[in-house]
Amino acid sequence: MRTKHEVGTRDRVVRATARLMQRQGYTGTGLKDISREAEATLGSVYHFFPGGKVELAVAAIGHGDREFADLLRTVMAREDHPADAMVACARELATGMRDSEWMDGCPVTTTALESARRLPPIRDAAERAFANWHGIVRDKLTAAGFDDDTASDVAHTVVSTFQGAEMTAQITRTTTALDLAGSHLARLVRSYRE
Amino acid sequence: MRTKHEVGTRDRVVRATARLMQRQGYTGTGLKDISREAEATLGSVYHFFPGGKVELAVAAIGHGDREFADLLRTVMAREDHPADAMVACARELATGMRDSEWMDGCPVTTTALESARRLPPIRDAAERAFANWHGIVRDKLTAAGFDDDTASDVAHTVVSTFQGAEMTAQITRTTTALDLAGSHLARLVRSYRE
DNA sequence: GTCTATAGTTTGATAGAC
DNA sequence: GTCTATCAAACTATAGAC
Repeated sequence: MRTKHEVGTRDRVVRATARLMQRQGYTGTGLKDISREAEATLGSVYHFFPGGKVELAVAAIGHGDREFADLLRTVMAREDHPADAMVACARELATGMRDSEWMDGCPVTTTALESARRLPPIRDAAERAFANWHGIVRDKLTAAGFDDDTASDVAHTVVSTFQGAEMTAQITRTTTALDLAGSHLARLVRSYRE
Repeated sequence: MRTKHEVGTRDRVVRATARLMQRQGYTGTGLKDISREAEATLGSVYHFFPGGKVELAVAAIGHGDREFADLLRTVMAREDHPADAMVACARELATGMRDSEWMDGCPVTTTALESARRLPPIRDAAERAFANWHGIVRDKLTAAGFDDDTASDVAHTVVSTFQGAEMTAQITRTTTALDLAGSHLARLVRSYRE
């Protein structure tokens, strides 16, 4: 019987795909890499994902989407003021980057950037992720008293800046870009203060 | 005789590599794609780049580095106040993205993200590009009266945010993220006003 | 659901004539 | 410097036994 906590083959495959694609991209990740990393045979991979590599990438992006959304929601719920949430969120991202020794960037963008043009399902999945994250940040800002338009606008820049800073941190192998992104986003949020 | 304005085979190959990798990434771009796009034979490609694909990618990243650096320098020189430069710069990036129908993102990041971990020369080239861009923005801010530390800090966030917003614009196929990045960075710069 | 074997392409790179 | 031909390896995907 399947319980909620059992990690089946399908889940292992999705996680392995997300982990590998966030480090090597879409084209750079082979199905044999995935089946090895997931400890599943190639037959099992195709059993769960008959659509092949594209279907796997879409599932991996969905996984990365939920992962970052969970982080965002947790931090937004924990921190009272949205400006504090910006700093805390940047710190979480910085810790993750450093702990992985600058290997684990954003699984969504690393996978989507190189394939968005030729593989529409992948681009669509990435677009859904961005919209999801944007909504979480926007809701926190409106809950803090921002008017709807300002909250939506600032949320867009928050998402863009976190993405860019994570990328910069990965390339430069320092948390500098993320630390500064957190404090500057906090400053931006505070600049709208009553 | 080689004049400054002649575009030789080597240049065509570098440009073709940059153009293709900014759309398809490092692994997604084949040497045959490059030789076809550059209208050069495979023999010519290896004649100029005996180091193969890695050497090609490093040259392509250097090309993308100079391209964005030129754009930054032009805008910084044209606009008097750095806040105006942020808006103008975002607008230039937005125009380029829209004109290419959301295909041409940043050649540096698209190439480097998926390969930085396993190919150090590529990561190093990308790191040099980030440092170069950072220096240009920082110098504009110090010239405008910012103290050295603040200028350097803000310049980091400017580069991160432009990168992230360009990526977001590419995925969402709207200039929204870039437009907002420009105006929010201008707001950030102005918040340090005397 | 899991496994092995393999088909059919494409890849990065090299050799050698011109 | 340019070109063609080709290698060995890797790739995505499928077939079919269990």
